Amino acid sequence: MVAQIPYGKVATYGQIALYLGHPRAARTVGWALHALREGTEIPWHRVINSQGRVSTSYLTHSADLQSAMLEEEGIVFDERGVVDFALYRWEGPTGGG
DNA sequence: ACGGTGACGAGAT
DNA sequence: TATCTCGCCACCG
Repeated sequence: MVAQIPYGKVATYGQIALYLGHPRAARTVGWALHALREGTEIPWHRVINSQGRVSTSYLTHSADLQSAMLEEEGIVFDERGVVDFALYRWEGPTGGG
């Protein structure tokens, strides 16, 4: 499902869980992405939390990595590190794609 | 079986 | 707005 997120768009953990048919399994989505290895082709960086912020902040070394990768795709962060969902939110697998 | 934990989310204060 | 509390699902000891 994460692989379906187009370039330059973002989705929330809750969205992914919802589209998968497990609307309350947002945490499990995070668990799955955390399990990915470094060379993965899954665009894990396009998944952020409901606040519009990256959740890797308090994790490890890769705090800025995710935001940097998103900026590479043209996504702009607020001065507070928040993404504007009105501009960048993925509408979902049935949202016209 | 039981309790703790985490890349989450929504409601209450 | 910031913080706290509870619910959720799956993994781990």
